[in-house]
Amino acid sequence: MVRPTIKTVAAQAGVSTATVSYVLAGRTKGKGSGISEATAQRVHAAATALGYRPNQAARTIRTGKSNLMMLSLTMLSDPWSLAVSKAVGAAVGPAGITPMILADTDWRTAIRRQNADVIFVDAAERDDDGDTLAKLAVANKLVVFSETLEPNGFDVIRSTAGDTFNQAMDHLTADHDKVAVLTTATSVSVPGSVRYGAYLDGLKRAGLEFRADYVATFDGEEMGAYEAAVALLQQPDPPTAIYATSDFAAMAAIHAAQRLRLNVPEDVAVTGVGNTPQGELMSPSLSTVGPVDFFDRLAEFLLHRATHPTAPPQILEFPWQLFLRESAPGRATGEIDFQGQKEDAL
Amino acid sequence: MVRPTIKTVAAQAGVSTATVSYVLAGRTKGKGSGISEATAQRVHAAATALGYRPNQAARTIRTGKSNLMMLSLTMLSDPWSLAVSKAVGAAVGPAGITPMILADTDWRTAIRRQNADVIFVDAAERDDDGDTLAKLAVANKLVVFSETLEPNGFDVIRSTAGDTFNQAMDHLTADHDKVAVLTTATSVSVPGSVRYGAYLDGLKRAGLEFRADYVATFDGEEMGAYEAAVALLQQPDPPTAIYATSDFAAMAAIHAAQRLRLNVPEDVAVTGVGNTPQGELMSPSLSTVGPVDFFDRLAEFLLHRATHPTAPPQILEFPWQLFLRESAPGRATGEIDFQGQKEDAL
DNA sequence: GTGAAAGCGCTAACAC
DNA sequence: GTGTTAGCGCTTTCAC
Repeated sequence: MVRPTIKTVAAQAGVSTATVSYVLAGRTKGKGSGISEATAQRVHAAATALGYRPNQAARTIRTGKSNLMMLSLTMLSDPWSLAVSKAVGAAVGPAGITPMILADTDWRTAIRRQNADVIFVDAAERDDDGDTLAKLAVANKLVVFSETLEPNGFDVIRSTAGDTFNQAMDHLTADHDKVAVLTTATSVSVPGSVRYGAYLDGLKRAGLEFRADYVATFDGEEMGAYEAAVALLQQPDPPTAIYATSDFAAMAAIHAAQRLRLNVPEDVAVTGVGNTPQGELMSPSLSTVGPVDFFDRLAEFLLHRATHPTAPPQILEFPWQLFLRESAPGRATGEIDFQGQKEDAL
Repeated sequence: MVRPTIKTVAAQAGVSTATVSYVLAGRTKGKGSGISEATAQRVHAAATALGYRPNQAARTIRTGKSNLMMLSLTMLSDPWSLAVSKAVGAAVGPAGITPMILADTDWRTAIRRQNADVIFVDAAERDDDGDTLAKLAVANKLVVFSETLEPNGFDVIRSTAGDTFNQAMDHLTADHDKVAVLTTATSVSVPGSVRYGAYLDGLKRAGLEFRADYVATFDGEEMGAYEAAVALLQQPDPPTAIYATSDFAAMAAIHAAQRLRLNVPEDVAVTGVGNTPQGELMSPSLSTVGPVDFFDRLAEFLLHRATHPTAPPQILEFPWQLFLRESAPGRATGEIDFQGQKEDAL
């Protein structure tokens, strides 16, 4: 059974391919091209009878639009990635655009192989990325999430964390002497990590001594963060607070604590980074720093880019806040106890 | 800056488009078409100088191959989905195929809009799916994971659970009177669910009474299973064993138990379904029923389908086993205590 | 060794 | 109102 083309349909309906194209594009009435109701009916009948489905590749080559949105998500198991996927799916589907996820892949080679109307890249901080991206941006609409890159033919989604990392650290050191960090191995080994740097600075500000045994790291693997947190909390003199550099890590830390029969936040307080929806929903809800309304606005922007490809490259900033919730509410009496609803945190 | 085409490259190198195509396809020497080393050099130089990247859509329309593999994954947050993604990514990437995930989307409309060499659909049990799929299979290579459907123009991946659900239930009822079930809302409301049915049968076999308060359900949402498990374990007369109908649910149940300061398996034993890698790695490791070596074999099959599109539709069966690990080791003395290594379980 | 040219399925001027 | 036709970027047969 050979797949029917627009030609087959045209023959079946006794019209030309152009007419079929017009009818199937729904341009029957409005625009100049007037096609009679009768022929439109016949064309539709023929199309469904034959089970015709347009060849997207042919359409793409002609129009230059693929109706495809690519989401390169580096760590798919991270709730952050899941939240992006969910928000984008809800936003762009109705517009006829199909969002597809490139998971844990080398997006550099992948987007060289596949074309899409707009490509979102969730992690690009390496030094050479700026140039690589600029080159790739010649042929693709790129939207890059980056804390350091500047727009250069591509858009940049920038989380302006400001001093919220510091706020989180100060919040923890206000009540705790024993504050540990749970972060990725690379952020420690590669200098210049803002998130890890804020930990070191926070200790200094509070006059606390740096302890190597309070630095827990993990690599990209799923169970790594959990194991690292367990080890951290099982040592002879465990910390009473954990500054995790992602919500994912923070959630792993909370699970680890509960596994060890420690109460959160009584025995150990935990803060995360990202303000993911899951953190808000979990129990205890997660104290975290992050942007407000990030995922929906990101989705909206990606849709905008898909439909307005020629608009000049832009930078979209997301100011961050500290969200104090149950996992680290703050024992100091003067402190306000936020309940995780989107009240305006300070 | 307009994107360079094969024509631009040809002009730059002073050759024809055909020569460029040959060179870039790497068919310089072997096959009949002898192209001198010198021209090949010039072509390559021109291509890189211009930053030429082939237009995949044009290539697809000509060759009929898109080098795209679509994975429709219904519940991306489920570790099962993540395991599929990971295994497939590792297997097909080297073959020049890009795996893309269609997350939580209506794949029926999505695959009508996009073409791919092979499409994997992870959930198709609804009654009408057989026909829908047969129609779609005319133009796409479909690989469907289903416990009920028969191959019909598309391949079927079938988990042959056999009586392993029963084994799991018998294992729990051997040591426990109070066995609860944690499952999706639909499996309870829609009749004919094998997994939920096995729960009811298992109770009957053990002479245990059905209790409505031991049925905990959740919908598709991420936190749902966790909350449901918490509620289940917080009631006045809590169960001492939970038969969860997915590893995802089982892991949520374990986290819930730990949250409530209950020990697993001492206070509450838990079994899952799926034999996901995460279940094996977590602590306590998860007792579960599921297939052996599922993800790698699935990935291998998908790759095979992508490269051998004309092979006749096939059914790929995965016999299941009961894997006894820490979360429900079995207190009966005669029982063997598997350590989660891939020994041959019974 | 290399090039000319046809044509994949589709869209959009433009002609009738 | 509807059809003709050029051409998107690429591969591949066949001729030189």
